[in-house]
Amino acid sequence: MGRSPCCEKVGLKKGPWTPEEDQKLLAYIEEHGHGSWRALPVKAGLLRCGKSCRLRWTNYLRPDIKRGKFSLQEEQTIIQLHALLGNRWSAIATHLPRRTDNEIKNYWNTHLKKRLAKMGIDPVTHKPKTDALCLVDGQSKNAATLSHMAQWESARLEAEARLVRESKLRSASTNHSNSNNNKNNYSKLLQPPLSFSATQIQQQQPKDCSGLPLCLDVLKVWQGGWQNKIMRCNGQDLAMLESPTSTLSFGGDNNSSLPNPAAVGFGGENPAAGNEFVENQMMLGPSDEKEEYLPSLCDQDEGLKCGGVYSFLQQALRRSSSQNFPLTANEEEEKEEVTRKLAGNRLEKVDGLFTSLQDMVFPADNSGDFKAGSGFNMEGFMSGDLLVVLADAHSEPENRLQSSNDQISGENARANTTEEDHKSYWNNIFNLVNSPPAASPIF
DNA sequence: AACACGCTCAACCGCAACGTG
DNA sequence: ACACGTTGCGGTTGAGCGTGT
Repeated sequence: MGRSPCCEKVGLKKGPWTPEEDQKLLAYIEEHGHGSWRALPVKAGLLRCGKSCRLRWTNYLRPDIKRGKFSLQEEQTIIQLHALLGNRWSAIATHLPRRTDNEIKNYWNTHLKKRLAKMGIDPVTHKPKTDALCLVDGQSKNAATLSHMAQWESARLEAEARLVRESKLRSASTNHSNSNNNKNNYSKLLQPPLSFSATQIQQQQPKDCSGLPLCLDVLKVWQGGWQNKIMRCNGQDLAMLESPTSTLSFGGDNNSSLPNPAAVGFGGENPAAGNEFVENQMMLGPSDEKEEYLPSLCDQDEGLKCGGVYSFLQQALRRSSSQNFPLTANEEEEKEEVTRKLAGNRLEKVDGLFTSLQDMVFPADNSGDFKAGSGFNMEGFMSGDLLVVLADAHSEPENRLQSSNDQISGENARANTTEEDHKSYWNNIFNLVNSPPAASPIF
């Protein structure tokens, strides 16, 4: 394969560009477009190779480039996307409008990577280093916790990214499909994160997928707990890594007859959905669709994917079972509230899946009497969210939406805060992964 | 003032993917 | 299917600059 000659081979100039060269390149492209980069230098009167011209244009001269300090939001975006995508700078750059991949790469290498390393987090794996700061501080437990958190966070980001990507892909197709197709599409969204093997998934495959909304909400609960713990491990230094609680619940789209998760939070095809988080903390769509499509989740091998979500959750729960974080006074109050509710009659009505979840939460004592500190440590939960789970688990499908809305507007102030976090986080994720790539060069 | 060192980031290099005939 | 040219991408380099001694 022929390689285009390097600059030195044909006597072309290398190194920093002069203002005159910039002006020539700019003027030419503004008038003619870049066309063939290889041919451009001669036409523009530049003693540069086409590659050099292209780089100068894309990384510096393009009028839509934003220069200067990265905002905190941009930093968070880069870190999150790097956790998702690794060193795929161009992919990351498509979600940071007006920033070039080169600039992001440089910023990562010179700032963010070092900052993460200082915090004891491996910038490659995004996992805490076991011998890093936390250990130095004598907080080995927190270091281990961070490691688990990072594993979860990594897997979660991966799963979320896929969900969003696939939702986006299906969003277009579902606009032209019937509801049966949408059921299948929806089921396909429920693939487990790549981090979990098929064997793992099969081992945990639930018999009854009717509790899937519960699974998804518990994921949200779990994430909520973790985020707080991340914050606590290393104080303010870790704040930049915080992402508000994730929820894999899907809201129905009021403007669609389909229980289509792809409609959640996406701009583009559905202006009504825009970038707003759908309030309903339920995956169910309009009530006449619920019963029809939920069973399809268990059809054929789609149940496996349902099980993947379940396995994902279970692993996370188990991983954290040994963690022990101090609770805030507010959390202590909530914990007591949850304890009281869990110990009550409500557990009697749970379906098979929730029973399984109960086994995870109370592995040692399955009597139904909750004992704080037995087995799974409830301190990882934000109990306000757990209440949502319980409410949804015990509600009839047509009532679940209401129960969630009640929760959102209910007496628990922190639950409201959490919901706000959910909105913000999902808006961010949807915006990030789903937004059209940053404006391309104008030519 | 002079030097060493570290940091930043524009620019380069080389590979891979893509497009075309 | 293949060869070849073009473009995109990610890793790396090194000039310029700031800071510390």
